[in-house]
Formats: sequence, structure tokens, C-alpha cells
Amino acid sequence: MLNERSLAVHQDCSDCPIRHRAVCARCETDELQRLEEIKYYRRYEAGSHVIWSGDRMDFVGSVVSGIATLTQTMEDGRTQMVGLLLPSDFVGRPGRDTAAYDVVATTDIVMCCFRKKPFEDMMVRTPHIAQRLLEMTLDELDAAREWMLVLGRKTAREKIASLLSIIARRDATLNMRGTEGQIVFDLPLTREAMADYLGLTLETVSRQISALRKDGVIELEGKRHVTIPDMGRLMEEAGDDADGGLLI
Amino acid sequence: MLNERSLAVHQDCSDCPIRHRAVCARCETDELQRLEEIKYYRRYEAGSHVIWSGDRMDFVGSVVSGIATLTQTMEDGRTQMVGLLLPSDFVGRPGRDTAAYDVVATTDIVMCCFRKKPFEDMMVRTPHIAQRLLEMTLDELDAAREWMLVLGRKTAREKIASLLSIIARRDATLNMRGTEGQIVFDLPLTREAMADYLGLTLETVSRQISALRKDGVIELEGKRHVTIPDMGRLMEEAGDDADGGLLI
DNA sequence: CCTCGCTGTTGATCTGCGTCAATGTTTTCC
DNA sequence: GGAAAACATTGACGCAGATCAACAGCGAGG
Repeated sequence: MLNERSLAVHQDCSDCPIRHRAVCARCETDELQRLEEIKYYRRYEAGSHVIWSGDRMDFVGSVVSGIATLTQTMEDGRTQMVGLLLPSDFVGRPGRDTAAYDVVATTDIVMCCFRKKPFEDMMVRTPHIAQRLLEMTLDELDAAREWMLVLGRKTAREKIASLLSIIARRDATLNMRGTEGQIVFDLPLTREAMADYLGLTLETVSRQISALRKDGVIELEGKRHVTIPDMGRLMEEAGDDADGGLLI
Repeated sequence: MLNERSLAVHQDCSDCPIRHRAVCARCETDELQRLEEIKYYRRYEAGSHVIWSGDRMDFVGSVVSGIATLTQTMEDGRTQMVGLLLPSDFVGRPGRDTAAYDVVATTDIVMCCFRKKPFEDMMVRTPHIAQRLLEMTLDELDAAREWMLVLGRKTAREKIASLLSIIARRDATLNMRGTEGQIVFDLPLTREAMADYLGLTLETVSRQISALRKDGVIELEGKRHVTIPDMGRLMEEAGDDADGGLLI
């Protein structure tokens, strides 16, 4: 997951969000060089599977551009999104070789990949990489736990407000804007994808978005273009205290 | 979180579940020795707070005996448990110094602690520690994501069955028993704590447990002593395919 | 022994969200 | 331009689980 903290590190590595430049800033140059040598890029179309749950994973990598989702599905088709992958987010798990989740491209995406074996070898030789990955994984764990509160205890309206507030802040951070004044962004998800993230149905998502619009918490132009006139108000609606907030 | 995999590693270090012996099996003896030197133990009574969310954390460590919970609370009092800490589970976060969650002792517990600074120093000098922590954190992340599916998409009955199935398997693993034949264990949680874990009310928890008992999925002696006559049946009720299953 | 507090159970009722269904809007593709 | 498909909105209705309430069991402490 992306958050303000990891993003700050990401700034100096805009072309390849694995953030290995940041990771290796303290390493010897030849380690950095070796990392450069084993990397390659992959492109996926909107709607296509990047990874199927249960499949063998022979690479790790990160999103360069576009948006992907991490989802779990039960046998009867019930689906829960467990992560939203934005540019710079890491995918894959050193030390495990089957994927636990489906990764689906929501938009066209570009991934920066490393074959798993060489990457793992590099991890052993370059301690900072393991430390950096640990830091990133702990951030993701925090985000997942924050989301457990959303899923377990919030109302539909609060869930929608939480999601909007996360996307708004993320978007503001990505584009180097603050969260002062009004915030404008495009929703990167369909109503159904939002429902899968929030543990709701798409109808409920639609209804609650309409309600928030009617109440002036958000403004909508078309289906996806959102304006948040007052971020504080939105966060109140989300049930968050105004400054703490979600890390996702 | 504990799972079969981390527990296997834990076997050779029963007195101090930080698992540093396992962590350091490949390290020089003097690193292991140094880790021994900075460790100390703490004892907490049932019901007491080990850590308050937002407080400064000056140590990391792990549970030696007893059970603790990791919870988040909203301003209006709604509570969500985001983790269950059993013997050998790790607490704390190298690289961050305020706690994000409340840690509460459910039973009397003993923790094995390391002051954070020396532990972090050791991490820098001993790459295997960071790698081992990364592995453990990734396991926890998987568990958190599995739990997101439970919270977001399962019915009350399935939630209860999921929780029982996790506790049953955990208990079986801790006591070195298999999950063949019938499984017997004591619930380590009150109905309220179970509700907080599952995103339900305690009344619903109580009702669903009664229903599962009436249907022969579980047997109850008193309030806490549970017998699972058929683990496969329970996992069906949980909505899991019979072998995959939760990692928590 | 009795009382108090804590935990758990069960019933009655209410309500938020899911389900089913109809319809509108936008995009795609011939 | 028109048809079809994908995405979104809105309404009517039902139900799973929340809420409110009463009560039972049990250990602790006077």
C-alpha cells in the first residue's frame, strides 16, 4: 500500500517504483547496479489478471503506472478486495512461491518486475533491502488493520466516506498537493469494485454516494469525477478523528 | 500471529518465543549471545493494558505465555480487534516509536522484551533478524487479509465457525496434536471479545454458538469448553475449502 | 449465607443493508 | 447512427443482525 511515508521515499525514484534507489541509497553502487540489471517491465490491459491466486509466482515487483486490486474470492463467488495497488506499491512475497490472492489490473498498468530468485539472492547480500521491505510490509499491515475496523464496525455511509477520504488523500499526495481547500479527483474504481472493497453491495454503494452528494459532503460531475469541498467534514463522516486517519 | 509455519521454527526455542535462536541459527554465536544479554521479562495481569494506543513504545518483544489482544477503538466506543496474540507472537514495530493499537492482556501473560534501540542496532548488524521479521510480518499480513474476507463477506454463523476453526487448529498445533478425530479446547475469549474480533454483537455471538451446538457442529461443556466432533464439518460451516484455510 | 458484579443466554422488536427488479446513462463497436 | 454491453441509479420489499430488555449461573467478598 501506499502512504505518505513510503511515498516520500518514492519521490527520488519516479521511473521505477520498486524504490530500489531509495532502498539502496546506503548500499554500494554495484548492488544498485545489479538490481538495475535484473529488472524488466511488463504491461497488462485493464481487466486482465496479473496473477491468479494459487499460481506459481516467479517474480516480485511493483506498480509503475495504473491501478490494480488484490482480491480474494470464496467458492460461491463472494469477493473481498484486500488491497488496492497504486503506483509504487509492491507485489509479491520473497520466500513464498504461490500467490495467495488474485491481482487484477483495474486500468492498463505497467509493472516493474524482478525474477524472484535473483531478487532473493540480492536480499541476502544486501541487508538494507530486507529492512526496507520490512518497513513497507509493516506499513501494509497497519493499513490492513485499519481496514479491518472499517469492515467490522463502520456503517455503509462511514465506509464510503472512509474510502473517499483515503483516495482523496492518496491522490493529493501523488500529485504533490496538500489536503487544504477543496480536493478534486477521479474515482479509479467502479461501484462494484468499491463494494468489494467495502464489504457492501454495489446498490448500497450507489445509494450512499447519492446520499453524501445530496447532503453536500461531496460533489459529483458524471459518475466518477468527485469534488470534496471540505475534507474535515468528509473525515467526520468517516468516523475518523480529523488528523489521525487511515494509512492505506 | 502464529501459524503452523512460524510455530515449526519456534519448536527449538520454547523458553523465549521471540524465536531468536531460530532467527540466529545461522548467525555467529556472539550475536545470539548479545540478544540474550538485552532481553528481559515482564508480567501483566489479566485485563491490564500492555500498551496504550498512541503511547511511546520503548520495547519490542513477544508473548511467552497467556493471551493478549490487539484492538482499535473509535471515539464513540466501537471496538475492533485486529489481532490475537498467542505465545510466540511478536509485538512491536522496529522503526516506529508510537503504538498504533491497544494491547490488552486477556489472561495473565508473560512477555519477553528487548529495549527497542539495542534491538534495532542488532537488526542492522545481523541481517537474518530483519529477514526473519520480514517473514513473520508477511505471515501476519496474510492473516490480516484473510480476516478482511471474514469481516467483509461472511455471515454471523460463518464468522463464528471461522473463529472456532482458527482457535481449534492453533490449539492443536500448540499442543502438538493433529486435527484428526475430535478436537477439544477451551475458548480463550469472552463472548464480547469474540464479538469484537468478528464485528458482531455479543448477543449474536451467543445465539450463533447456541445454534451451532443445536446443529451438532460443536459440543459445549459449560461456557468455554468446546469439543469439535468433525473438523471438516466446521470448516464447511466456515465457508472455507477443507484444506486451504486461515493462517492467523 | 447473602449480595454484588461479571458473564452468558434468550426473547421481542427494530432497522440497515441485501435482494430483486426496472430504468437510465455512457461507452463500444458494427 | 443504432444496437449492445457495461456501468449506474432508484424503488419495493424482506431478512440478518442490532438493539433493548429480562433473567440465569457463578465466583468473590463481606
